[in-house]
Amino acid sequence: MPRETMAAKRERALEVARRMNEHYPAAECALVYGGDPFRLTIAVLLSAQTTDKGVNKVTPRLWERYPTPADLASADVRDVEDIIRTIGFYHTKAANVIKCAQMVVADYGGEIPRDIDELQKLPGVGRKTANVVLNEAFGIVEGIAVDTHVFRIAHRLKFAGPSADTPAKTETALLKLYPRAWWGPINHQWVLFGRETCIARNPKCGECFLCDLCPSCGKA
DNA sequence: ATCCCGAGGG
DNA sequence: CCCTCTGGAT
Repeated sequence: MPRETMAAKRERALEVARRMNEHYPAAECALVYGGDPFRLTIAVLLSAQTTDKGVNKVTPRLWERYPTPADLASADVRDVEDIIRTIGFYHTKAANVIKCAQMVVADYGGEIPRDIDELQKLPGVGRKTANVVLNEAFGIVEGIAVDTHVFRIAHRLKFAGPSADTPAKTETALLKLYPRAWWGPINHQWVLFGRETCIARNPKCGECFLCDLCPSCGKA
């Protein structure tokens, strides 16, 4: 196979993006947070390593029992643990959720900061979670949140080469490949795609809508 | 039974 | 780089 030119790669990348749009039209956040940035932050934090479904099962009771950041800031850890017990990492997350509420109240006047560095000062909020919150709650697109889904997909599509062996290098490759207008949709859609089709092991190439565009397609 | 794979800490 | 925290998916 001849080496793909940059122009050809860019065209392939844009076709990938178009098909993602068709497949995940106007992707809305699956988490239940009532449009409240604080609740969104907590919900995204809780959703790490678990399903949105599992998170949506516990957050309504959390909002009911602790309606405001101030309420959550003074919560008993054991009460919060009881509420979120059915999701992964609940012990760590219960402590983080309360600390987040305390910091939001004490340092940010009860409002989630609209700044990626400030967001990442909240316990349990890393770069990925911060990007999701900025994008979802405020429509701010700082970059592309490279979690393991995006990392895996970028490498399978050969949009990131073997030397792009870190999330940061992979993000750089994607930012160069895609115009800024696509960054937000990528943040949204690739995670869905990575969860249901381009899964880590035994990817479902047989039912994949990108197979003809993918150098790694197994056509299984 | 093993892998998943975000954040934080060593 | 290494490891831990957990329920869920496979």
